[in-house]
Amino acid sequence: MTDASARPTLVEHITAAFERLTATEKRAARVLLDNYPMAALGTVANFAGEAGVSAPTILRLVDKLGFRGYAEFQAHLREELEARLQSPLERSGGGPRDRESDASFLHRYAEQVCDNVMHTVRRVPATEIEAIGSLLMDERRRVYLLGGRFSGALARQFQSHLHAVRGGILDISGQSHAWPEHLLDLRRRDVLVVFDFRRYQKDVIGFAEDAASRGATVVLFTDPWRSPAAKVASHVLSARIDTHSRWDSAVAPLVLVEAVTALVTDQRWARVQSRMKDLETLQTQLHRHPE
Amino acid sequence: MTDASARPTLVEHITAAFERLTATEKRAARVLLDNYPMAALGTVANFAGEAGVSAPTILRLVDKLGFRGYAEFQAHLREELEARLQSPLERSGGGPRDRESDASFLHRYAEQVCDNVMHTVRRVPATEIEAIGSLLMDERRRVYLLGGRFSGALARQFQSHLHAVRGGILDISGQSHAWPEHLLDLRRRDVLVVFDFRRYQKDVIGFAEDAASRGATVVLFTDPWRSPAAKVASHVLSARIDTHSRWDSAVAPLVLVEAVTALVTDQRWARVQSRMKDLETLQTQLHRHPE
DNA sequence: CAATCTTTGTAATATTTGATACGGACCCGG
DNA sequence: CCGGGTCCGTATCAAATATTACAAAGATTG
Repeated sequence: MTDASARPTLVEHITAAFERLTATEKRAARVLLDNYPMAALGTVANFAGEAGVSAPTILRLVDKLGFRGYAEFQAHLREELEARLQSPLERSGGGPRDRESDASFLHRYAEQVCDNVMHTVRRVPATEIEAIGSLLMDERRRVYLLGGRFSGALARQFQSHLHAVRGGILDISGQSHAWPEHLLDLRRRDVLVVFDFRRYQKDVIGFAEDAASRGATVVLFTDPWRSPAAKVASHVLSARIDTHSRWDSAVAPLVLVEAVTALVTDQRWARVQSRMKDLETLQTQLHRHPE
Repeated sequence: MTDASARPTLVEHITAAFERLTATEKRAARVLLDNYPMAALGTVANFAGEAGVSAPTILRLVDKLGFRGYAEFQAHLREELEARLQSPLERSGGGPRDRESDASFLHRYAEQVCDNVMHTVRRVPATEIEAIGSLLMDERRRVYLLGGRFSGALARQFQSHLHAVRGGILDISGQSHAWPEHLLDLRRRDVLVVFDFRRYQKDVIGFAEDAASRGATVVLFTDPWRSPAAKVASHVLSARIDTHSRWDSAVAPLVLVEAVTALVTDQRWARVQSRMKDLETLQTQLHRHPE
C-alpha cells in the first residue's frame, strides 16, 4: 500500500526501460502512457488492438518490464491507481505546493475532513439513510445506541437528538457491566445502532452479534474498512476517517449522524415540537421550588 | 466518451438501484462503493472474495444493474474511470455546479456543513488554537470539560482523546449535581473548557462564571453569536452551526476540537505513545483473570 | 405448521483469455 | 545473393474465468 508511492511509479519505470524496447513494443508502451492506465486494464487483446500490435507483443513487453505475467502486471497497475484515487489532494507534484507550506495547520485539517465528508456522502445510498430513518421512527421498536472508546461521543450525540423526537432511546456506551441486562430486555425487532471504527472493539462487536442473534435489527456506523460487526448488520453506513494527524476523524461519521437526525426530525416535526414544549414545562415545574 | 459525464454516473446508478437489491447483493454493492472502483476491476472471484459473497451473487448484481455481463460492466466502469482521470479535479472546490439541483438531501447537507467548516477555520486565529494547545499541555493545570444538553458529546469527544495525552482531564457534563464539588476542587490556574451553543444554557454559563471568579482559565467553544460565557473566557473559538435542517450542526465545532487535539497530540507524541502502551498493559492485566 | 417463493452458495459447463511454439519477414554483414 | 540474427504476428493450447443449472437454506404467506 504505502510502498506504491515510495517505489518508482510504473510510468517512471516504463520511461526508464523505454530504450530497451523494440519498435512495436515502444508503440504499445506509448499507447499505454498516452492513455494511462486505462489501456491496460482490459484484456490483452484489447490493449493490443488499440496499440495496433499483436497480443504476444504486449506479453513480451510486460515480461520485459519485469512482471511474471499479465495478471501480476494488472494487479500492480490497480494498486497504483488505487493509491492515486484515494488521495486526490496529493496529486501530481506540479501543483501550487509552495503556498501550502504557510497555510496553517488548521486549514489543511479542514480541507482534509471536508474531503472526507464529500467522499463519504457520495458513496452513501440515500435509500439507506431513509431506511434507517424509518427504522428509528418506528416507536414500537426501542433503540439502543452503542459506541466504543472513542465513538461513544457519536452515540451520545445521536441519543441527545433522537431523544427529542421520541422516547425509548438508550445509550449504553461505556457501561459494559450493564450490557447483559440490556441484552435480556432486548426484544425482537428492537434496533441496535452500533458505532465501531478502527481499531474495532471486540466487546462492542460481541454485543452486536448477540443482539443480532436475538433478533434485533443492527445498524452499523463504521469506516470503509468495516468493522466485523458488518456481518450481522442489516444497514451499514461507512464514513471516511483519515487525517494526516495521528487520530482518526469523527467528522464524516458525525455528518451522517446529523443527516439521519435531520431527516427523522423534519418528518416528525409536529411531534418533536410538542415533545420539546412538554419538556420545557416539566423543567420549569422542577425548578419552581425555590431552594 | 462524452456521454459518460452526461449520463448518471455508475455510483449514482448503484445508489439508485440499491433498494432493489437483496441483502448479500447490498453487501457486495457496498464493498464496491467503499472501494470504488478498484473492487470491480479484477476478476469476479476476487470481487466476490473481498465482499465475502459468492461469485454468482456478483453476477446477479451486475445483471440487476442492467449490464449484459461482467465484461460490459467492467467496460463501462473503465470508461467512467477514464473520464474521471482526465478531468484534473473532481473536487467540490470550483467544479460544475449546474447538476447540483438534483443532488440529494444528504449532498446538500454535506455541502452546507463543509461550507460551515471552511468559513469557520478562515476566521479562527491560528494563534488562538496554539494558545489553547499550550494551555492544555501544561500538566500542572487540571482540565475540566463542560458541555450542555447537546454539546455534551463534544466535551466527551474531547475528553476521550485528551485523556490519551495526559491525566487530569475531567468531563463534568450532565452531572450538574456534582458541580458544586468540582467548583470546590478547582484551583487557580486550572482550565475549564466550556461548550455552549444556542440556545445557551444558563447553568453552564453560571458554572463558567463561578469558575472564572475562582481564578480558573476559561476556554469557550461557541457559535458566532457567542454565548454570554464569552465575557469570562480568556479564549473563545466560535464555529458556524447553521443548517437548513431544524437542528444546529456540531460539525464545525468538532473540527476545531479535533484540530486542537491533533496539535496537542502531535507535539507530545512520544508521551502519548507510552501512555497508550501502558494503558494496554493495564487492560490486559485486568482481563487476565478468567471468568 | 405446511407450502411456496426468495435468496444464496456449490458445482459443472462453456467461453474467454493469457500464454507459447512456430514460421515468415526484415535487416545486415559477408 | 546468401546465411545468421532479430523481431513480430498467426495459430494453438492450456489455464483462468464468466456463466449457468441446481439444490439447500431461509423467509414469507396462507
